[in-house]
Amino acid sequence: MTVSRVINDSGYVSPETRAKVDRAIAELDYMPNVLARQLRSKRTKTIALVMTDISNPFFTSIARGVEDTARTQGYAVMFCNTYESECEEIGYVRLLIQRRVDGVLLVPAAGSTGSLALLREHGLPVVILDRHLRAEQVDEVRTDSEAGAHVAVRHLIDLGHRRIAVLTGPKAVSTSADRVAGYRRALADEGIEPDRELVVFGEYNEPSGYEMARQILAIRPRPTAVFAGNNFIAFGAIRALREEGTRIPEDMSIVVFDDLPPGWVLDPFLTVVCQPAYEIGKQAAGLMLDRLRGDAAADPRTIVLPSELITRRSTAPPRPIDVASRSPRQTDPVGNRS
Amino acid sequence: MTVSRVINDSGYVSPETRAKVDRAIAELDYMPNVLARQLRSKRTKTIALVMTDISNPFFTSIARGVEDTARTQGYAVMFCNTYESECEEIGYVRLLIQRRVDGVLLVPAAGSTGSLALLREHGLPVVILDRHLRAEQVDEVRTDSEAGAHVAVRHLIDLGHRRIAVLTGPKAVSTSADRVAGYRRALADEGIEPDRELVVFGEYNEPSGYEMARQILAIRPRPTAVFAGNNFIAFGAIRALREEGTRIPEDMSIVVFDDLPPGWVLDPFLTVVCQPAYEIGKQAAGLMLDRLRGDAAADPRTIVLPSELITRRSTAPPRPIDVASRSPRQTDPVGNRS
DNA sequence: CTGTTAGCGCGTTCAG
DNA sequence: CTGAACGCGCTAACAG
Repeated sequence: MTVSRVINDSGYVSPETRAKVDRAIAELDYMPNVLARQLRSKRTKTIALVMTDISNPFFTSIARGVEDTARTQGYAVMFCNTYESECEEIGYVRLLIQRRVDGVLLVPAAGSTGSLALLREHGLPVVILDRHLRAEQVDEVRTDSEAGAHVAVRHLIDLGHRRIAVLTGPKAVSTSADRVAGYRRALADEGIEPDRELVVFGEYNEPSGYEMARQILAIRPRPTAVFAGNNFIAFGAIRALREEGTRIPEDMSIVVFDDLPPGWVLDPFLTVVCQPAYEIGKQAAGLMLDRLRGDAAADPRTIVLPSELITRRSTAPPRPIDVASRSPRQTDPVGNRS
Repeated sequence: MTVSRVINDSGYVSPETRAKVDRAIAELDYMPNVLARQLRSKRTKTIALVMTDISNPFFTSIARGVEDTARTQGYAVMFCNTYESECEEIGYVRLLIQRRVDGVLLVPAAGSTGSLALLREHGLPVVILDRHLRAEQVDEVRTDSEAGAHVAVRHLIDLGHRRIAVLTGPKAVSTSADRVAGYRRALADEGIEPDRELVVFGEYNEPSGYEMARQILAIRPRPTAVFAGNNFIAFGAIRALREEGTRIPEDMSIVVFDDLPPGWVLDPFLTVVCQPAYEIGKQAAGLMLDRLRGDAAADPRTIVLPSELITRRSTAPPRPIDVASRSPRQTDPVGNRS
């Protein structure tokens, strides 16, 4: 029909006919069947965001950046949670391929490369977010974890800390590895002897943060500062510290990767490396929309966004006399709440 | 083809043929085109969750409940954010109708009834979440806001408070209205004279919480306790209190609707009415799947889930001598951080 | 500028 | 038990 031309605004239609069609559409409250259109055009005007944990506000912000950007171009977004499981991830990727989404924004779970291969096989454009896939030619948007970690640890060193622990996510996730690399470089810069015991890999969640903190608290001499690989790890670590009455920052400084959105916390207390999460989502969606708009074969681009150290009250110089090897017990353990 | 029968496991296929087809499928890494299937069957195996604010963990939990449940039956979920705007909402609803989702889970924005009508017109099953639509025959899943508010305010009264303010969301949103109703009933139960000045409607976000708190802090005699309609409002209110050096709970008690997920806060401090958010999502998805499985014409059901008062440290008896009308200034304003 | 023809890749229906 | 014919609602590619 000519109707198609009117709706898609393609080809020539006389103003009169157009008006007539428009009227009919309004009268019938006609909505074109997108399915049929998609079947024909091979494009669904849908992209997917596959991420590891939607309950993390870092990813929530990314999601909003993606959604807002995609919508400006008429794209819908499907959100998928892998819970950091490679298996869930591949399951979702299959689903998305079947549903013929036009492209996939992927925060890869630990060690996942199979999904990318699968997506490639089916000719789907992919943008990797937040994390880096070694030796893959693919669009990427992230912050420089190594540099961010370097700044964070450098901050601790500048305060006078020498025994600094790092608690982070899975070894196989690039952000974890990079954050540890930045940590190591910061130590090396100052000629501080690295201690393998003080580097702990785990999961990017609260229970793991708790466990890892318990582990490093048992070490003697005890570290005077902790660098937490993300906000959930920090929460777990702080719980462990509170339990045994260690005060922050008097007895232990803590610096964290990822801030919480403003308004989220009653009184921002943690010194953090803040990533522009919304912007990551926005840029990633932008890259994807570029690909979708034509330059599908262009060289892969990598966008590295800056992160920023925000100094607050969870970091301070170490105590002049190290009494940390005794177990202090105070009444108001950490001194920060809710 | 016979292939269709194999894939859908419908009709008779000889084991041999089936084996042959299976082999071919594996070899070619064949994935059926869901679009074509959907076009034919008029079903997309997709439901949508339209909510007001994905950055609120209450809705994030609901989203997870929905997703987990839908996936068990092979349904995909589209998440949509309306930012509490009726206009965005109707836009999304149009999009979803066009995309032929099988059903819509809706957290209606203030006063929205147009969306529901539109969805009905197009024969889409709808489940309303969290909020109540007056005079509509439709499936609903929510908690009893009136009862929850009653318990919260009753708790304050039991502590000895008499001048209690309530800060809540838009008047047109049922949860706001119900929470105020519960508040009023709790006062009436004890024969406490209601004061219209102490009831403030606004938005369910941080800035609004701040503004509303400023407003009630100017009232003399000043209230000794605040009931906040949701967590974001509480955050804003607490910021206002801190700014002027009012301590919680010494100078002002505060009780809040909605808890934060465990691990979210360093040390849970707020006394809250906790709603089973994940369960709301789960039940709503369950209701939808029921409809989709057949009983489309069954009577609408309403599921009301219980909420629970969790008493923590933000509530205490009012100070014996009321000095609240003077503006106290302390060094450690609120005494709770991060 | 408008209409016609021919599928997109499936599932339904009905003969083999 | 299997295949052939047909159509879901739309658009690409041509004529008119």
